[in-house]
Amino acid sequence: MTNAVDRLNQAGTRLTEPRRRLARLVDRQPGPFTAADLLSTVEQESRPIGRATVFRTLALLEAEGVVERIDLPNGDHAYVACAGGRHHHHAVCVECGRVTDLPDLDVGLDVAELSRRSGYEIQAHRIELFGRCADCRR
Amino acid sequence: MTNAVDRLNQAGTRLTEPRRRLARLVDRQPGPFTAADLLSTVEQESRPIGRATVFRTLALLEAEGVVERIDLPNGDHAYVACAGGRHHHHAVCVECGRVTDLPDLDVGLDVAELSRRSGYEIQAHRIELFGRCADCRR
DNA sequence: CATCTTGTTGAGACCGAGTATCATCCGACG
DNA sequence: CGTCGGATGATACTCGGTCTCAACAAGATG
Repeated sequence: MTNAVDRLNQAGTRLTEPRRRLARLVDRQPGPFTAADLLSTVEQESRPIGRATVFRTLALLEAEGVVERIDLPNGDHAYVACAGGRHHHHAVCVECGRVTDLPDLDVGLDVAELSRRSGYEIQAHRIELFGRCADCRR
Repeated sequence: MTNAVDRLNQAGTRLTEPRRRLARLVDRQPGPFTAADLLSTVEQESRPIGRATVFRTLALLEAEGVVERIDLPNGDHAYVACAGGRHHHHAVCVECGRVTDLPDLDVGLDVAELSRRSGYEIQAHRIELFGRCADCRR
């Protein structure tokens, strides 16, 4: 499995100790997490990592496609580790906050048609679904 | 045309002077705007409106469906006045920031199918397109 | 292995969006 | 016109995120 550390290694950046630790931490996240989550975890460790570094590394990981930022309905930002680099979307559970990847969702989205109708040259899109996940429905 | 003031009037809230002024201001916005935009406009007027009131009124307008909040790719929040109450989505120009409503976009989105595949009970969704608008392409 | 260069780190100040508090005020309604 | 509960606004505060800058270490080079 291509984990976050490996992927960082392949980027043209230095593989420093804080980055390695943060990447490993991200890999271990079961669901979505916020920058604050990482911060509080890391601050309790024997050798804390600076606030700025956490944000910087998160930005780096996002640029490398290791994590993706999603906008929760309440307005704040969370990150999810994205296994493959492939294009996909997310479903967010409004109850427990869990996020599920939906790899092959594009099916109905005809980008060419959208471009025509909107007059935009569409470069990217984001689809977010909100609802109750299987567990919370029970 | 049902303007923001009218719609506020129909809600079960008090039609106070600051709200009226803000609603009128929102109506006059040509494109998307941030809370800060409103604030700076309003602070220059002869009788300024308090910071808190601007945010409160914006939340009220959003609850009434008069404006909708969109999340820009850079992470900050903007608002757009939404003419009708109907469900629609937005295209955001990555160059000039303009936002265009796309009223009948759902076409390809089969919610029932999505529910089945994701296990989620889908309650809402959001589609945001990013690209260059017709003007910026020239 | 020693050295050098350049990217990275971390402490802390800073910034800006948004919220909480609370005394005052005023819109709606009787 | 008087009342009263919702709305206002000044201000303090929180919190996510950025900036700055001196100290540091990764990795290249000899």
